Amino acid sequence: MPAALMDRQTVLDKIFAAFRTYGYEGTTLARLSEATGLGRASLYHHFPGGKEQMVREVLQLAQAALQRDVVGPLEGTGTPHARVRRMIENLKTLYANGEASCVINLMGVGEAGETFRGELSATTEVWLQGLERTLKAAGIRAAAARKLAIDTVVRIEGSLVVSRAIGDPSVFIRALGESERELEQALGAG
Amino acid sequence: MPAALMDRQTVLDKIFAAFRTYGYEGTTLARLSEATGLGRASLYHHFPGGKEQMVREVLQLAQAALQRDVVGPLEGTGTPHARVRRMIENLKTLYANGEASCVINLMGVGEAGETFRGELSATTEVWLQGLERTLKAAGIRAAAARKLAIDTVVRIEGSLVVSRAIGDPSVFIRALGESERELEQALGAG
DNA sequence: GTCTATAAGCAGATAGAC
DNA sequence: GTCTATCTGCTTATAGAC
Repeated sequence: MPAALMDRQTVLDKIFAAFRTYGYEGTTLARLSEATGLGRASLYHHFPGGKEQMVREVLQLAQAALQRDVVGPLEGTGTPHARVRRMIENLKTLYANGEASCVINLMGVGEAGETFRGELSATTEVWLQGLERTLKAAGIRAAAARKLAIDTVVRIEGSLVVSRAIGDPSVFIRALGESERELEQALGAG
Repeated sequence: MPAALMDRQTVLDKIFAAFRTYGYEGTTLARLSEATGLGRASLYHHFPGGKEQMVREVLQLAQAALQRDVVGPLEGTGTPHARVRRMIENLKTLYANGEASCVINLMGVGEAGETFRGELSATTEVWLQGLERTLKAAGIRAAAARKLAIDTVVRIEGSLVVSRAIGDPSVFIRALGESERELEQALGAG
């Protein structure tokens, strides 16, 4: 039953890509229409709340992806080496080897940042607290776990910004390598 | 001679603040007019190239500020402790204790990022190579100096993103503390 | 050097046909 | 569920008076 030419999830993925490439103000309905292949009016049929609703759903998607693809592998089974490895590989994919930006960064800019304050904070905390939880479960003390979680996210966000600024995604790749070593060691020693 | 109600430098400072708060697309001429107190037409008198010219001048300003307030203190006289201390204090001021964003991050978003690719890369390299130069002058090997320079900028950019995302500027302040220790130790041992 | 007025186009959003 | 057509307001940018 090809009732819908495109699954809602597929449409939302394309919308996600647009917002994290062009930012909130830079993502016009014309661009969203081109990206999804849907007319502007059709977009309003699926998202009556317009861009604002789209971003809220995008941030929900980001939250789910962080839990599933980043925190999940770390909480899974296997040696610390294998679990950290899976997380790092998924981060590489999520951020297109350092060529993509993070929606947490882009949606935090300007008035959008105020509009989506709660969602942005919640999405980031899923990531931070997910890392923190796993580290504590491995025997690391609370303060050290929170610090390592923040350091990890800070390094990823920062390396994406610097990669983009100097046009060199290897900054992101190297940063992932450092977080990999750091987390593996922490989990191994925990 | 109060020929100009406001010095060009003062006007540009307010334009700078607007762009790094709202991003390129979010900074409308209406906002720039409000921020500077100049009518839209007056802005075009001073910047015939419009927003694009303004951003180019803003990035020049950022480049000068990074050299003067960040790299400069490190290259100055005094103990490693004192020089690093001055740099860190200036970074705190430049980023309003973690409440402000970095223009290198915001101007890299979307189409603006392509328009200003060269200027963004040049501005970031002033920072990176300035740190690198000082570290090498202190006896640190080239590869380690470049790595530490990148780590420093990555940590600052990342901590600003995370601070904004969770609404907690202390992430930025703590990150500065870590860079302070790291750089002081590197310069002391160099 | 600043202003008012205005142009031309694009933004987000809606109505209603099919 | 998608479309065409349309509306209103805001966008960048310019012309020309003072």
